[in-house]
Amino acid sequence: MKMTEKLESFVMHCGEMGSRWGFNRTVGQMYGLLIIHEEALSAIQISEALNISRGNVSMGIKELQSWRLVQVHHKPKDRKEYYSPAGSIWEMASRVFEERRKREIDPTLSLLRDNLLDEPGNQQEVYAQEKMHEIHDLLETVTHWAGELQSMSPDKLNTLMKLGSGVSKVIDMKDKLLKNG
Amino acid sequence: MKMTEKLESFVMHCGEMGSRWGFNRTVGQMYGLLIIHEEALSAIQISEALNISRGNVSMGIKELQSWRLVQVHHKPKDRKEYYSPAGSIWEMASRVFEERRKREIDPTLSLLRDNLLDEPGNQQEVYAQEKMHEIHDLLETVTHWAGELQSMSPDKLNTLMKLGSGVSKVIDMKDKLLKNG
DNA sequence: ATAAACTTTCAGAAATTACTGAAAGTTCAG
DNA sequence: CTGAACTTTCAGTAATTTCTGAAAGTTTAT
Repeated sequence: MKMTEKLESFVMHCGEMGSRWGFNRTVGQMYGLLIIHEEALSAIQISEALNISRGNVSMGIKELQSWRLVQVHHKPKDRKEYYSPAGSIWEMASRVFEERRKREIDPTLSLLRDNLLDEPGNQQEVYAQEKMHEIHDLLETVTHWAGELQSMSPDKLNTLMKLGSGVSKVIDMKDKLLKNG
Repeated sequence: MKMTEKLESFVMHCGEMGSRWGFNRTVGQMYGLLIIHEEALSAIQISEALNISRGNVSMGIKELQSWRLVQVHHKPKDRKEYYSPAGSIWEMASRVFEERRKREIDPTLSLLRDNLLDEPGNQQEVYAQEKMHEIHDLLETVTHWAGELQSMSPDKLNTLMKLGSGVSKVIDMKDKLLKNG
């Protein structure tokens, strides 16, 4: 899996960004590597391309699988497993997005929900609960909205995205229509 | 800054989530603490409430400031600085969102832009560039879209959010209108 | 100018996270 | 059943990140 300098720099960049995207350096590199290779790669090829241990590759693949980002292939007459990215670039983004929501928002939402069931015990708690309520509602709205986006066809989604500032106008339009109708 | 058990558990939760939200444990705790307290808190109050060193508080505040999430206050006859969350819950979310975009997306976008200027040097690079192109376009669209959302009034944004699956319908409506008009 | 009351900085220590490589586990052909 | 060709696991080590606390810096009152 020799790569040109340019490709290598992309892979290394994915490594550096890895932790910001929710995984660690080598997992980021592994994913970058898989994306820019048309052919699926074996664990050994990955470990050699990135100079990391075979065991680390195994753990990395497991991690990528938990994000539903890789696909396993088999070749006839070959016992190795070959890995490639699962789905289109859009699906990849969508999955990262969804998994992050699960990890970053859902636990907080559930803590807040529980917390809001209790009666506040003193003045301090009254104020705190108000704030928690605001956060809760915001997170619920965002979660709901994210779900809607993900259930839209990529096609329609693209229209929406491209609409840009037009979104404002469309909302205005809707208001008018509802009044007239 | 004694807190009831419930409040403490919220603050600790913010700590645990901290790293997933883009900062570290104590910064998360500090922010949680500030959010649920109506009064602004001094550095010492924070360090005592969370059992962390005064120096750590100083660094944490600096970090929160880099996210534009805290506000400094002064009380008359008092040289201490008092800290409170900057802006509404919505603004807080919006800032975290924007800062994360800067840290998680912008660097990649700029790497990809540079990379796409070069001519591919071989077949492998042709394929890789195609993929990079797809990622680039996706990230640009998302960035653009995020910008639009942030420039909308919170009011309009709320309408849009609440619209949920209605967004689909509104888009359809728009298409029809354009045809008839 | 001095001192008191703060805040910031930063070198080293502590805690956490990631990685290696050897051993154990799995699968399959013969 | 055995061994070859793989994959996974995990204890120990390495790397990275975070935290502390003492020293340095800053601001204000006198």
